[in-house]
Amino acid sequence: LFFWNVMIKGYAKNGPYEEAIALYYQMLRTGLQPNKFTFPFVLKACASLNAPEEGITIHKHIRNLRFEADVYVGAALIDMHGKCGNTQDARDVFDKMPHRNLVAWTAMIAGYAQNGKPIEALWLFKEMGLVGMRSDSVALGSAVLACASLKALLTGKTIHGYILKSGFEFYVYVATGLIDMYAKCGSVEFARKVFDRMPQRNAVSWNAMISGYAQNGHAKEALALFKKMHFGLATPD
RNA sequence: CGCACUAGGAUCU
Repeated sequence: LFFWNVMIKGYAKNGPYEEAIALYYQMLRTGLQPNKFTFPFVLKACASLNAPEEGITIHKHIRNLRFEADVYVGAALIDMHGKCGNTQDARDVFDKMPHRNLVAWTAMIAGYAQNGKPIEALWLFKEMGLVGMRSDSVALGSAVLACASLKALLTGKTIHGYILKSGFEFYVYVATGLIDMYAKCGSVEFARKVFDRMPQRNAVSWNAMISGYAQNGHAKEALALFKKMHFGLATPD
């Protein structure tokens, strides 16, 4: 069983994802019972493939084998349903979990944020704080994304405040999210401030800042930054 | 076997 799990994990991580799912069924055919380690990998493969039918079938297996309440399996289920666009199924799993950890909350928040439900995402983020769950950089980053799609500048600034307090401002994806959020809210100046403070930038941060300028009609700045990117270490997309 | 990257996160397209 360990061997199967490792094999499935490998394919779930690097693809081809179909192989992970095929392997899972092959394992069932040998009569082996999957365990709670098996499912997160298989579900991840479904999520990456955007295969809701597959995911729902495997969700049934999980339910039959009573693994639904496991925190790892639960978080993976929420993620899978979220990535496949089924926020309601994700929420059902979330609501049924006896013990929710940070990942479960974050996966649910990200699920809402990525499916055009930023209000639900922010509401859940707030609720998470109310129940005393401490957020990490990923949770904060997802909340920032929700603000970006809502163009909720004030809420975004509040969350930026939390980020400063918790010291996550230099995580590249958190800072990049902030740049995007400020740019989408029309505040290129704030976006630039975040950008300038970043100790490290990747192609995505550059891209976010440049398109932020472009979206707000600052073609000159966008071009200037684009040249700078060429000039520097980063490779443009 | 909690498996030393076991599960969730980023811009534009």
